[in-house]
Amino acid sequence: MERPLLEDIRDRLDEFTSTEKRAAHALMANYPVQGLGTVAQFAEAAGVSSPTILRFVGRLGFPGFSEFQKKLRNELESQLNSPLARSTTLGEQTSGDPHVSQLLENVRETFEHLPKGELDGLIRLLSDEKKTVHLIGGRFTDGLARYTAAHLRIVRSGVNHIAGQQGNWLDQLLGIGPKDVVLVFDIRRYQTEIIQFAEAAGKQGATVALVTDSWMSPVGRIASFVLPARVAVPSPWDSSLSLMAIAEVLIAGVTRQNQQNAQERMRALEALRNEIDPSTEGRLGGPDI
Amino acid sequence: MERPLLEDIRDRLDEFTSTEKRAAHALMANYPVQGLGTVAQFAEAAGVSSPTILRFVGRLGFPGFSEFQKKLRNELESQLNSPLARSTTLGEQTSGDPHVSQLLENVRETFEHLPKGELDGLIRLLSDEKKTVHLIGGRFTDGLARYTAAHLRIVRSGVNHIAGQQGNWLDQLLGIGPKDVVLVFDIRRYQTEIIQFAEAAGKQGATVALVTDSWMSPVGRIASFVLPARVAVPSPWDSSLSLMAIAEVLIAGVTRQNQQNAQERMRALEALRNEIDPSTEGRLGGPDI
DNA sequence: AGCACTTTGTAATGTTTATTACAGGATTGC
DNA sequence: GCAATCCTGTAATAAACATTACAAAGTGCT
Repeated sequence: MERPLLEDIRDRLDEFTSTEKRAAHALMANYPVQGLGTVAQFAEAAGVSSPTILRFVGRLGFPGFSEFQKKLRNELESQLNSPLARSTTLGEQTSGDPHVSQLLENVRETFEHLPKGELDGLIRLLSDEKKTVHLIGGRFTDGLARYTAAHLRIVRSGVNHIAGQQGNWLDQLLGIGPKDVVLVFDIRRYQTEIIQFAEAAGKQGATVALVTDSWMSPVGRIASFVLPARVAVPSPWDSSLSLMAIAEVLIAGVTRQNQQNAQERMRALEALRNEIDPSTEGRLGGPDI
Repeated sequence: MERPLLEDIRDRLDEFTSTEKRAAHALMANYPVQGLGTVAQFAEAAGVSSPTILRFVGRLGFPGFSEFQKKLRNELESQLNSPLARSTTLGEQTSGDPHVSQLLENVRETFEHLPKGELDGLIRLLSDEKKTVHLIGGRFTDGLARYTAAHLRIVRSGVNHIAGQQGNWLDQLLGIGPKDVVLVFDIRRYQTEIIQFAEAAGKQGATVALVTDSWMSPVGRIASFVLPARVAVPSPWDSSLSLMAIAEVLIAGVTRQNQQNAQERMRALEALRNEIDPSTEGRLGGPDI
């Protein structure tokens, strides 16, 4: 009931006889719809006879064809009712704008192909309050660096957004060393300044992490953590939405990791804020201090 | 064959008798799985008798129950075989982080409930080069305002991001009038400064547009365009991802609207850029000047 | 090569299932 | 308040169906 039938069939392909395999392939090719019709339809699609279908489902462990169908329907039901599936398959009018669909697909694919270890490792790194975190972004991604910094600043100390003129960066580079983490947001048309900054920081011993597009910024060569995101959309622009999704997952991860610290900081900031501007006191709302 | 059956049922709900409606609801609640079993199962789930189910499918235009099922299976098949659906539903293990699922769901829901007119109207407004566009955001959403401004600046003239100290804002407020558009990004813990700015701009005759969370910022009262986004995630934070998705759709829309202008500007900027920093010339890449 | 065993399809069978005829009950209109 | 019409379920029916028994074809082993 729990294990997806499709996997089971894949794993046990060898146990089937040759005609049963044809049945299995027909089912997998059009899973699970092929199994929801009649035995005869299934048999014809697979190019075998009805009894072979029956033997096939029998070998899968079902006492009869109807039990097999019940299993398929139950699987379908639970999977179609998950919020994610509901969004992408039937349900609503395959919601609208192709641009939006593409955005969703990008985010999904991004996380599908994101090495889980990279994400967790980076979260752990960013959660380490003994390190100072510097964030930097390019022309378009600077906004993301700011956004991430604004959140991180609340859950931990030692967060620095590198902004403004290139001249200013150099000052900040001086202090960077092995106790620092540089989180770079960069998409193509990789700006030379960003690359230079990251490389210099890396040479001085800082850990470099990179959130980038799939083409891989040159920064990737020296980065310890590389998180690539899908950016293609039907527009002359690239989409940075997936980058932001990564940023939000990072923020959520660090918040979870530093839960108690974060809460204390939030409370302290809240108090501070009320002291300075009592007009906002008592407002409803999240932890958005 | 083309029109989704689910929509058809929704639209024609009034044509059904009361018990047929129960059948319709049972089917919609578990679409399309409920229709893939036997008539008796369907009838029991709907709390009606078998003939009612038959009359229901008859009224939908099917000569018999099996034709009805065939239609359901065909729909399922084509929808499950779309690349997007294939990846998200069955097959793989419904990959992933619940946080990511929630993000996707937020974006999808945001656009589902976004009044299409608001979006198009705002795009048209932002495409009007006779207007000056001012962007402003709160603590967390300022990054989005910047991001949007960075893109808009390339496809049109007269784009201004309002940043920095509150004192500076006042100067800029002075010049704002009926020829200006103020695009505000704001989520809860709505900052009083932002509200004040927007209200003042509105009083001086500027058109105010607002991208906000579902709770509706107080700015909404005076805004001509309000685009609400879903922000809830399993984290103490709200997610601004849907806001960014809206921003990207706006950017893409304005770019499409001002295509020729945008291309000219891009070329001009490219030339300018090469003049100043020839090292980046000839790089591969998008229109990211 | 011949025997045993497995695999596969044909055809018959008994069950399930969709379908239909009909009657009781509700609802509407006059 | 009565009649006509429309709903709805019960029960009978006929068709479709899964299932099984069996025989033929194929495969491997000695």
